[in-house]
Amino acid sequence: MTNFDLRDFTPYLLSLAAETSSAGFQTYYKGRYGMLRTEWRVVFHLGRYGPMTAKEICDRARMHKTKVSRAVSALEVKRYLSRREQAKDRRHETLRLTAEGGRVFADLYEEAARYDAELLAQFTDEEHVVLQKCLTKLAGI
Amino acid sequence: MTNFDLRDFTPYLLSLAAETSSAGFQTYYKGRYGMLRTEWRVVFHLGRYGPMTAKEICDRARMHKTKVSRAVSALEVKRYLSRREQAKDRRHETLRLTAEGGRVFADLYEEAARYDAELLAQFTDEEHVVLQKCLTKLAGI
DNA sequence: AAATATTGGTTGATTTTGTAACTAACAACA
DNA sequence: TGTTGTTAGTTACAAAATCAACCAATATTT
Repeated sequence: MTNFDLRDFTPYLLSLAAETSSAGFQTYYKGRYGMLRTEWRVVFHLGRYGPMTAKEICDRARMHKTKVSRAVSALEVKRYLSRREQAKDRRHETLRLTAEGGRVFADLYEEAARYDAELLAQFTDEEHVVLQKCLTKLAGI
Repeated sequence: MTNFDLRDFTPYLLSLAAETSSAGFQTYYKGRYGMLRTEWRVVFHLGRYGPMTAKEICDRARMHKTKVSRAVSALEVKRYLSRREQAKDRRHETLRLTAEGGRVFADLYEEAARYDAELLAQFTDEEHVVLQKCLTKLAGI
């Protein structure tokens, strides 16, 4: 392809779109609760899918184990989650949100749904379907 | 929306898609030339659009000025670009690729076009059009 | 002209990420 | 029973991003 422009380069477009849309939502979890994106993802997983180990979060959220480890520590300090070793295999610890963590999740979950709906309001349903399909493929999930 | 899943959250999907597709292309500029993404973007701009100042790159590429400043320094050390103060306003310096920098750009530009075509090969033309339109809107460009 | 504000760009300190090495617990197998 | 391998998770150190302070050149205001 000749005259290939930077705006035609899909990874670049994706980065820009991801940064822009993430920055918009960041104001909620960072502004209200001083959380990082990694922390927000961990909270989302535990809140949405129930207690699980760090390893399961790694696999489901596609985050590196060091990121998860640090996010979990930070959330523990904030008293948003608690950890408990599993008796039959003491390498595993089950993570679960505290009551306070649950409230934080509920608040952010609602904001996330609203924020997402707002983002998608500028597209038709057909566009939304195509977008979701393409992104899912590109993300490899 | 109830039962809102993480895979439905557009900023999350975008991040994943951006990371995956960027990681794929990174092997070229990092593997062959030891460049960072910021450096690759600067090279792309100068190669594709001609000599310009750091400020112009900031605006066009949506990069923070410290990122650009550091990328430019690194590229100067690698002898991929040169800088020259403008006579009538000595705060501005015009950046341009060296001959070597031009060759690096040509190589990566070709790879970028090929890589992008490969990414998009999994979609129909209609899907591609919708994807590009949606991403452009989401990126705010 | 002097004082002030603005602009392009750099630097330094702090925060966050990435990479690799590490520990502790368990599993497999000789 | 030991030896070896694997797995969950942490830590230490290096690489990179972020943010604020900074400098020098030019514009603006008085």
